[in-house]
Amino acid sequence: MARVSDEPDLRRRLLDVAADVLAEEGPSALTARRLTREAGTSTMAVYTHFGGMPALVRAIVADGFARLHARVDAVPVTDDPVADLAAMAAAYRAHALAHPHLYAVMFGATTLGSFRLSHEEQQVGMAAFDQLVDGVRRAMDAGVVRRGDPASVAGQLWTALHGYTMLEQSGLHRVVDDPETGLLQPLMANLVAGLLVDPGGPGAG
Amino acid sequence: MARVSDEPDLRRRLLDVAADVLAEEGPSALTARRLTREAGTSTMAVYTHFGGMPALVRAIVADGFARLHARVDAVPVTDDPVADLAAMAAAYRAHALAHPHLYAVMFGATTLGSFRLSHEEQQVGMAAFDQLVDGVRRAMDAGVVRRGDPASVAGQLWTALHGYTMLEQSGLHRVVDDPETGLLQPLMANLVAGLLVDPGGPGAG
DNA sequence: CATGGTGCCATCACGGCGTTATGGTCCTCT
DNA sequence: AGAGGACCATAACGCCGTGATGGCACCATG
Repeated sequence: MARVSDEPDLRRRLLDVAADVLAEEGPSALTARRLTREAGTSTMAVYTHFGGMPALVRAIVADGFARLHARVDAVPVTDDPVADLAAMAAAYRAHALAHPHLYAVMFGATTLGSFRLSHEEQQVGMAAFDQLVDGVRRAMDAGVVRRGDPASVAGQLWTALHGYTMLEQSGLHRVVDDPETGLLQPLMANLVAGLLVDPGGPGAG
Repeated sequence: MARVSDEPDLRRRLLDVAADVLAEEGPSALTARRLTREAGTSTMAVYTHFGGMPALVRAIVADGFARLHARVDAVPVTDDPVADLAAMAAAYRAHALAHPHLYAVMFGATTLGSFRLSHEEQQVGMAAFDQLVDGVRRAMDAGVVRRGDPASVAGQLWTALHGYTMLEQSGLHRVVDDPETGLLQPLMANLVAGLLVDPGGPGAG
């Protein structure tokens, strides 16, 4: 089969096709044969450009982290640190809801089964986390959150946020989530409230 | 090939083999050929007893929920409701750490990719959640947690616990978790603290 | 301009996967 | 004893990821 065009960046096109297929049909459709057929080439392109399917998926995950970072980074900084934290959490959740399969692969394929992110790729993922750390630091500087280790507090917030996101995508949150009041907002609010009281308490790190 | 024995309960043996293989080699080793070879039969046994691989995995997941329920149910009830909640959280996390692949399949395979639990199986999973609701109710009765909807509060606790468990198994918690102080204990403590203050506040449901 | 080398991809083959159709065996119930 | 059905072994189909092989286009070098 002749090439679809003289498009030079086949690697980029494969990643775009993979992102589309993942978003529309889920991880099970992420096969070398499917992607290369869609891109008008043969399976060998996966190996010349990535080295195999796991490496291609890893590239997809790295892209996902980069976009998540950009999404959270776009949240403006105001003079209300708590509102900023809430806005960052909302942006995070919105990204996960907009790309559910991608989020599942990002935090599911990372797990024991298939592969592990390289150190550099983990750094990219954690850049988004650093944004949250900065937000917590601003809240501490403003006295809205008890002073302590911002990384620990940010880790707690992220943990709760990630847990809610995972449950929401599993569909299990419907069992425990009150659709009237919601669960995420009280969860974050109570966590922030717990971070305020009892100065020198257990939580601020 | 002759049968390994006249063992009648081949279905049970397949489930046991599947649990072993899952625990030792992860979800990617959960193949019909592998399991039936290990059990000394042919792939047809999967179809006569389960109807297919997705149904077999579903049975594994249902078993996992039942065992998780039993594990949390074994936590004794004392006169310290907060300590009971902490003990339940510890038991939950211990189960997840003892069976990491199983936990991943329980909350990962449930997701968009492959299948969905039946309503009845969801009920089994949620029985463990009801235990947590009871624990929260006792804490409310004792005045240790501000009175409100126990299910909402239990949902918040479970969400945080699940988020920590997932991150711990992904290995990403190493990036944000302080090995000296830990992350889960302050997270739960701050959440409980936030549930105490500001009567009539946002969180108690 | 000729030539050699190199990067890239098409084709094909291999083993493994889930699933299905078919046929045989044994158990049970009448 | 005979009929019926549950159960499983075998073989096949179409997928999958991956590796070997070969051809093609391009480019630097003489």
